[in-house]
Amino acid sequence: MKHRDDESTAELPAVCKACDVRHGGICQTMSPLQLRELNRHTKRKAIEPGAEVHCQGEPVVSYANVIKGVVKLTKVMADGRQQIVGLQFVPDFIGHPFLKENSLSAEAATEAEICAVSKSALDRMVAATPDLERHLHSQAQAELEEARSWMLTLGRMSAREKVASLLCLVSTHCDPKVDHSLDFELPLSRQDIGDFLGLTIETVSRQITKLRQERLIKVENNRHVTILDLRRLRQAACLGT
Amino acid sequence: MKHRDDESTAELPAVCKACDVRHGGICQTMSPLQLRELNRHTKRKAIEPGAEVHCQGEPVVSYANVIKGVVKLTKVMADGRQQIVGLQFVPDFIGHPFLKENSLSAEAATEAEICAVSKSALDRMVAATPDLERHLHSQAQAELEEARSWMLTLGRMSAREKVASLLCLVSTHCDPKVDHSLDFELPLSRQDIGDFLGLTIETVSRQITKLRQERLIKVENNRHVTILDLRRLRQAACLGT
DNA sequence: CGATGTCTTGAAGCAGTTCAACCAGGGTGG
DNA sequence: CCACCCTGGTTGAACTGCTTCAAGACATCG
Repeated sequence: MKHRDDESTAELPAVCKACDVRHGGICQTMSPLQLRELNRHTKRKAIEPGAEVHCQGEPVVSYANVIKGVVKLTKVMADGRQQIVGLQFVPDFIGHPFLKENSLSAEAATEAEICAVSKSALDRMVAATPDLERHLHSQAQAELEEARSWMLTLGRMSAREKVASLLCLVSTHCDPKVDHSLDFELPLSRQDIGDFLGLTIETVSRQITKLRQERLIKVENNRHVTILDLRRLRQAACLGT
Repeated sequence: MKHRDDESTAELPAVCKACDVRHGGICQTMSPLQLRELNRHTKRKAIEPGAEVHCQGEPVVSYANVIKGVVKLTKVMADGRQQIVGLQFVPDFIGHPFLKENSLSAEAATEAEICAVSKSALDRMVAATPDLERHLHSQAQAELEEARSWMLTLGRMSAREKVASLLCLVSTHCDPKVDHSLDFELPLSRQDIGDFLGLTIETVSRQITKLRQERLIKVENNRHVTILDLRRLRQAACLGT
């Protein structure tokens, strides 16, 4: 490794300068020099809702960072039954270090943008940058914690509690800048919500209608949600007061 | 770091010499010197079924390695509903790096033994040993994958499929030496199985009875299971042929 | 031997599914 | 510009798989 360049003054790649997540995600652990190195192997992509980032069963060839929008991670069974097993928001990392083959599909839930990196390039940098490995490890632990919390939701909650939980989850994740948005666009269709909660689309719809009738939430145009009574919504989601 | 000792010939701690998992788990990434260092902060403990390794909500003070038996990871809700979110077999690692507070309880499911390490000591070694961080990261990814597979099970499978899945899971994990045991002791009570599958104890019992009547399995003394027809059991668990 | 904890079995109830009809918004084309 | 359809969401009614509640079987242990 050459250290001739003074890392602190090295030019940042143009794409990175303009990037919202420059100071979040894996990028925050990298020096300008490293970003320049990495940048030779990255490609920004805009993806439409429903478009795949990668597909269950295919070999792992690249990783990605979510720059805009929401990406859903799904698993499908041979007979077509489907389960969403994670939602990646800005600036989360997508991909499976250590795995040869993708164990799930990643698909845009909304209009989205990603910054894709080739596996080999990132793997090389991870090996050389303990901070980077540490960051990925830390995100993996966070995702593990989320997945396990969701197992409790899937295994033990009623439909009403599940739907309330989802609304709380989205409200705490959709805007990286604030803790709890009370007003947001749902990144998921009713079908997606069902696939996330292990419910049918009809049950989801009925529960949303109920929450609306009880004035816990307001819904406009099917997608736009306003939380009217956060305390009671959190209670309905078994999150205490 | 002093490198005066020749690491390769340095004496292994006595406990480690006799330890079955010396060449598995996190220990495999450490030199004899490091093991001696670590050993000053570890303590082997035997734990009875039901005894806690650590408890949801308490501060993280130590990690542990499973040396013998099975440890279940559980989450409980305020009203007492409970979900098992993971099973740790030999030689898995238990604990939450990066977290201040335990987000779940770890409790022995069977007679078990663990090797406990103080958080501060291990954190220090992790920071100094990239291989160790890498190993923990790799296990976290593997657990994440298991958790997500289980989300599919919890969200989309029928009671019969869930029970068959659990039997397959145990058969592939209970003996670290073989791929697939056809004959094993269930590490879980009916109640535990229910808490793992998101079912009631009665439903679990009925499904086991059915699998027994269909000659997919044999059950003796409630706990001892023999798989009679692995192909059909895997089919019932939606694992293909 | 009764006593206790764990598991099984049965019958009734209900939450969530299934199936089907309906509704609202948004193109498209005649 | 209205008739048409098409997609995504809602609502209703019947059904079913799992739960609930209650009783019985079985093993283990003082």
